[in-house]
Amino acid sequence: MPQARVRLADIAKELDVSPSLVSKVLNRRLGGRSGASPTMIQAIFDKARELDYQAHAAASSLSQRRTNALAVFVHDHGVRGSELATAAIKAIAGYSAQTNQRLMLQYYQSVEEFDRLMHIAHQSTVDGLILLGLQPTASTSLNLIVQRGLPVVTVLDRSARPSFVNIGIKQERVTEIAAEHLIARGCRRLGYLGNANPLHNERWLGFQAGLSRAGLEHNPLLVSTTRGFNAGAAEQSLRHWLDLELEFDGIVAASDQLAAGAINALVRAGKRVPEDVKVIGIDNSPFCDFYLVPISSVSQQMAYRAELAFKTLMHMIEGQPAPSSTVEPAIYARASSGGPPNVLDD
Amino acid sequence: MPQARVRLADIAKELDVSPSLVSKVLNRRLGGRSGASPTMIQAIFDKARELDYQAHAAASSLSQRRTNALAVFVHDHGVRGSELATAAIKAIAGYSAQTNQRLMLQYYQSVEEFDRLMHIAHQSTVDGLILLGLQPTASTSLNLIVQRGLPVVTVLDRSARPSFVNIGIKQERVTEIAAEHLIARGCRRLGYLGNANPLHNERWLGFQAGLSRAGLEHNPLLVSTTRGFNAGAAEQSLRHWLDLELEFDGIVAASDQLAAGAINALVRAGKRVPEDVKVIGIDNSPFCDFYLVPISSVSQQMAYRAELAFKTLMHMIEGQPAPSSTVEPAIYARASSGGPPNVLDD
DNA sequence: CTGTTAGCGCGTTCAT
DNA sequence: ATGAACGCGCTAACAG
Repeated sequence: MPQARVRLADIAKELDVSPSLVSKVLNRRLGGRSGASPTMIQAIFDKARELDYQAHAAASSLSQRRTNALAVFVHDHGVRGSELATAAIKAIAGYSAQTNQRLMLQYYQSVEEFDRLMHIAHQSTVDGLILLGLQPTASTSLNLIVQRGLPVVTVLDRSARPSFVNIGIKQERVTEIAAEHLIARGCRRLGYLGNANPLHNERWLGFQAGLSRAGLEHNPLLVSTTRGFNAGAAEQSLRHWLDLELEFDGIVAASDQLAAGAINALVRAGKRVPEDVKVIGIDNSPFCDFYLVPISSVSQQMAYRAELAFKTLMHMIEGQPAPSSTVEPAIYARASSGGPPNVLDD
Repeated sequence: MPQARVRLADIAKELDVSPSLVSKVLNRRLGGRSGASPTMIQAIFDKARELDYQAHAAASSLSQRRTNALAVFVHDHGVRGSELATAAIKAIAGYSAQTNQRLMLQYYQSVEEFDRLMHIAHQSTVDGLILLGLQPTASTSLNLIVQRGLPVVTVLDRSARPSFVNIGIKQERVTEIAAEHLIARGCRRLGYLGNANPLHNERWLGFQAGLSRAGLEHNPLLVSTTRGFNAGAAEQSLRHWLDLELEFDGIVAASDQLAAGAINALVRAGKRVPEDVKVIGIDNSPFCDFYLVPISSVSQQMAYRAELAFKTLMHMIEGQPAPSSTVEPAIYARASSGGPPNVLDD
């Protein structure tokens, strides 16, 4: 049989005090002119625990003018297998538990879906919004929401609008770091596997920057012309390079799947990874750990950025100042570039 | 500047009717002795849209005695890369949006964490609970929750207790289907890669069942003795089999990662997959699509089961009968077992 | 067909 | 140090 819910009033009655006192004690609102005797405080806490009291979320929300719920909208468009969003969501879920916030988790794919979600993200429903995406989703409805006064933190490469609070990352840095890593491991002739979408440009620039920093130049023939981020595209490019008998000793791939495709083609052609060619990907996907040759990868730090986004949002909700920030990508070195740092690096 | 929230009363005042009428119309509670003129109904809907009215979730909850929130507790212990939980969560998130339910998403790893979460899953906080896991988590705190009257649906292999509503799957069937698939594709000497945890037993029995159905027997030497579900363990076993020059033409692996490890070892040894040896894994992980040889796999149907769990839970919450069910695993045939059905099968 | 009344359970005054 | 009274915004029950 469904047991009756334990209300604040129940524990007040048991202790023969008023509900408001219990409320104050349980919510630690005893500053100023309010107070309670230490014995009373103890008794209240004990009784609450004994009865397994749990505040009725809706009632608290109603009187506190806080919904204690956050919207989390996720752009579900990462490369399959990268699971970028999963790590981020786990991080957010963890913190939301600690701070007793409920989540409105939604995935969207198109701008239309996004706009529909935005329409839902009302202050009567949530206290704030975390927007996880890959591209700077510059939707007008997002702008409306922000203007309406709802605290919003985005986790995009860079702010969709200057005034938006964002936890960003520089895509140029991602490939720059990747190139520098391979160069540090002795590579001199680097190939690049990317594609032609907007992300590509920044990453491509970063790759070039990494090379020129080391006084190297890229070979225009060692740049994939294929489209798409999937392994097949990379295999095709690699076969092409091998057919032309181009010389290269390292590959920066714009995704782990491309890196995997490159490794597939190299292994099939009898090349050794990392001895003959070193490979590095992007996203630090789960499968990097156990691929044929474990794949070195640059992480976009989604989990950390999500964590930061959560904390930033909570600050905003509490009216504290909360700046945007930019996170540095991190290298996870595995066998495909010669193994973890302790094996090869200084 | 934060705009004032639009309340029910605002739209009532504008239309010069009572709030309760607006409430009834907007919530489509017009059956029985309640009613409203078609013009009024239209006017109310129009005005609501015009003012961008959104019900205050907490207030509705409070008076309706429904929190409109669901707890989703996820056992985060799948094999890395399989992302079993992700698919399930996406499915649940989708439905929760449609039905306007908020989520309390939590991941747990240990029984202690689980018990702590259970303590949170109060009817004052959520209307019901979906529990996603792999092992039949028979926790006493779960039992308490169920007895307390909170609707709970589990997504476990099988019910933790007979009375619990569960969306299950037979692990025996998973490997049985896998074995049958390889046999149908011409394999006669099957090896098995698994390990020694509780899951193993059922899967091992299923594998044997699949063989004996076809009149085949297993070679005791072609059974991995390694521990763990990671690729390295599989590579080790394979090397052992190859060293002993055992004859085999198919491998059922108890996870995709084991299948990947097997493929790694086979390729390194110069064997062709699927021509010389066919391989099938379990979980239909994202990386199966683009592995060196794309990996055939048996899906545990987590997304579908989550969907079913959601619908079942909603039924329970609404007081309708909701039975447990068992879902049949599904084969995703890829190159490692000879390609998709249209290529090889009848 | 429409309106009035009375809470839902809590937190927050302000009074004692 | 404690309590009474009020209201958050909505919906349910009943009255007209």
